[in-house]
Amino acid sequence: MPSAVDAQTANRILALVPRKDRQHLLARCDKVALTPADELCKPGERMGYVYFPIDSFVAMVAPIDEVVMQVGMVGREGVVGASLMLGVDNSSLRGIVQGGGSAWRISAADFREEAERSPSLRQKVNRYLCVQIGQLAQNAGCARFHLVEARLASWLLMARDRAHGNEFFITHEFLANMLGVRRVGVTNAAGALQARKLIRYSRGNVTILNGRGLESAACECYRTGKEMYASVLG
Amino acid sequence: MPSAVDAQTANRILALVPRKDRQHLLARCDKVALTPADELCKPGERMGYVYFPIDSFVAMVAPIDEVVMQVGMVGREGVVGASLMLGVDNSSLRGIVQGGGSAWRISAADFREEAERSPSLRQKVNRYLCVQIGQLAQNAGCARFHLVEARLASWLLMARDRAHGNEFFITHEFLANMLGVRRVGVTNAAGALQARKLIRYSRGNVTILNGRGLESAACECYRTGKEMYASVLG
DNA sequence: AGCATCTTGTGCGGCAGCGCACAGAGCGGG
DNA sequence: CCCGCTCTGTGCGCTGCCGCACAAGATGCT
Repeated sequence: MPSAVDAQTANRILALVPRKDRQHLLARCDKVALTPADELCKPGERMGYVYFPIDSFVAMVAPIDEVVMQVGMVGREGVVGASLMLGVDNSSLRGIVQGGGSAWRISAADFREEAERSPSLRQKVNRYLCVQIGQLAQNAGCARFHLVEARLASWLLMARDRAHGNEFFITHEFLANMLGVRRVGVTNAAGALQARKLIRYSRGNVTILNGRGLESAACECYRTGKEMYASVLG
Repeated sequence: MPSAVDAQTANRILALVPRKDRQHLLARCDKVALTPADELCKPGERMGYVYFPIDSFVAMVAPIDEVVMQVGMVGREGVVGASLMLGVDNSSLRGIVQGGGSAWRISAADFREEAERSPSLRQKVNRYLCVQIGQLAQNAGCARFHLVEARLASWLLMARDRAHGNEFFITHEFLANMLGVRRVGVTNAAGALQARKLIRYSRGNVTILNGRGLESAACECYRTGKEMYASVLG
């Protein structure tokens, strides 16, 4: 159980702004519980809130041909709704909670005011936006070129980094949607990873058994993404 | 031959900022000629300049597995180097000139100052950034799901919108790199479009014969992208 | 215990695109 | 005019994934 101080710094963006600014911001935040499948924002619709995940994580998905595909993932290293900083109220992506947990929530209007008064907050959120742009581009290539098994490994590692630990819940079906492949494709890829003792996967319960091994099974995108984040917000 | 006034407003971002701010900015700009294959920015390297294309256009590409893939296209409707606005000096994408022509160029430092003093400029560039984010996401799905022929049609239409007219120069080989497919894939797709009298394509010289027809051959991404732009910057 | 439901595993034909290789076609320079 | 270069067209076997369909295991509710 994290203490109150931990909770304040658990979100890495918030942790990077000076304590004074952070406390001013947090005073206007609610701590909310996010449960899987909650929809935080919708393409074309006004964003009412900005979210700073604490121990939850959110899939950013784009609609494409009547279905959706994941194009980004936001956990405690980021923020959902950063584009409000760009003066655009409408989201262009859909944000769906994937890993349940808590997050700081602030209304769009309050967030704007806080951003106005804290250059540091502005800077950090802007930088995060920049990272997201890079990751969107990376992801496009990943989805185009990389094999399902490698993409699955990447996804699991990214989820691990954002979730509480080495275990989380996600069905093949749902993962297939995120990766933009058939459910059977995930079943096979997961089977292969399991045969290599890298993960255990049973009825939605994933456990990462060998993180290192999984990293070498993953495509470069996992490492690249981490490095990009570190170089901009490290 | 466009007049001086036309040239000032030929870039749509600039056209959207008040005349006074625009002239202040243009006073610090150089009008430069961009020729195909010029590299305006490079991943990981400092961006020295910001470019406002007038009648040139630029491919934004991401490195992936030792090759590159196009993830965006910037012409007179946009600006290259917008991420400077986010306080990040390093580009995450590579910008390669595809359609020769001219552009307004301003140094990064000057651009920052101008952005500082013109809220309108800030707003427009920020909004454009938001559009780019949406298009990056769209593009990821496009590259993953859509057939080469439809993607080729989309690409040609986007190039037409950004270029001088219905004709431009681009070899199959180069296009294949942009789309992330084999050269032969482009050859076949182009052959199919040509057989349907939608384009003429000979040794790099493309002519769009039937724009409407080409639009119906293209994937939705073309229309979606235009609509997104219009809804944010219209 | 029994049943419905959700999740996972397997099999099969088909297809778009890949890698490779080579042949022709247009174009410019010596 | 011929040579070399760039660009385009064609053929062939392969593969990763798709769509579809069905079986089997796990879980929870009555």
